[in-house]
Amino acid sequence: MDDPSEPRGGWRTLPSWLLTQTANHAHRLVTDGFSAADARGYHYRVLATLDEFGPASQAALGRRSGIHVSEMVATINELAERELVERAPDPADRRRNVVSLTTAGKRQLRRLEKQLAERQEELLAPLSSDERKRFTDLLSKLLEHHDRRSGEAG
Amino acid sequence: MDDPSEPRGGWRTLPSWLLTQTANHAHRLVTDGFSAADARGYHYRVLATLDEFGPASQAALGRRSGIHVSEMVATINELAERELVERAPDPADRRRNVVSLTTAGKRQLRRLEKQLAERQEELLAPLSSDERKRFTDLLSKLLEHHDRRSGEAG
DNA sequence: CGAATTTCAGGTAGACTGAAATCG
DNA sequence: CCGATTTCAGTCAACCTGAAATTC
Repeated sequence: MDDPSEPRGGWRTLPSWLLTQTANHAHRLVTDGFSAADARGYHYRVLATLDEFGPASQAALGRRSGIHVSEMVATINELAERELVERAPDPADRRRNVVSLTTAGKRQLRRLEKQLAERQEELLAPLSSDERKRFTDLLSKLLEHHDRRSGEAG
Repeated sequence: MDDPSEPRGGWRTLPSWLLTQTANHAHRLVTDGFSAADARGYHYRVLATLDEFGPASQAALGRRSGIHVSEMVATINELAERELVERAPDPADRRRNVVSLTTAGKRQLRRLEKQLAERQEELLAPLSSDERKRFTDLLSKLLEHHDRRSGEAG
């Protein structure tokens, strides 16, 4: 008993624990920022995707933003309610809606981007700029690896 | 327009995005491991906490494991159903239950620890051992910082 | 016909709030 | 009376499954 090969402190030092808990803090930070602007994560992702790629069907938006199609309905509803987005039937394909950014939507996107930038600062506060670079590099490496794995097998 | 100071690729390179997405993959990995053993994260955390600190009230368990008290009820119910844990009234303080590990509970804990170790490997697969150390060091630094912040202000 | 699109109904784990009842 | 404990009844964002109806 008290085998030193089973380190005390246990689960609190596991990489998966450190990662998910730190991510919880990060999520709380950006979520608070978003909700201060009457938004949530999905709103930002859709607005940013529309800004980057232009008007698109809900299915295309889902693919580009990584949001499940069935989530897009409510998300677009919420954005359209706030008049940040317009949803119009596609004359060329009557299955589709064409979703596009309004000027209010662009304004909101800028607001959210500003919020986000501040929250990144808060998140990374204890790290030097060298450490920040190493941190994001490592995360990118991991994320790419696992995105590949789940992308191809699915 | 096309201002290079607003980097294209946008939100997909934000630290908070990289962090939460990578954490999603990690969470999926360990969750799959747990569910293969008919468990979930809270089960493991309670079993490990009992193993580390010995029998305790539900409130103490909640404090030590970071699980909200109101979540402990269902968690202990589920563990007791599986006879991994015993819940007995505390004769010294009739508000309390004393929760303790059964031998089956210890066995289950070992199983979950084994699962966890495998999943850490899967999670960190693309990183060298140097990178793994740097990664966990950076995460620890961030987590400690933010745990402090939310701990004291709460 | 098969495939794509929108929509709705539902479930999950994790984290959280609030309030009641009991007891120290 | 205050505070701790257990319990129950909810909420929430994110992610996911499945199935229906419409249209290509």
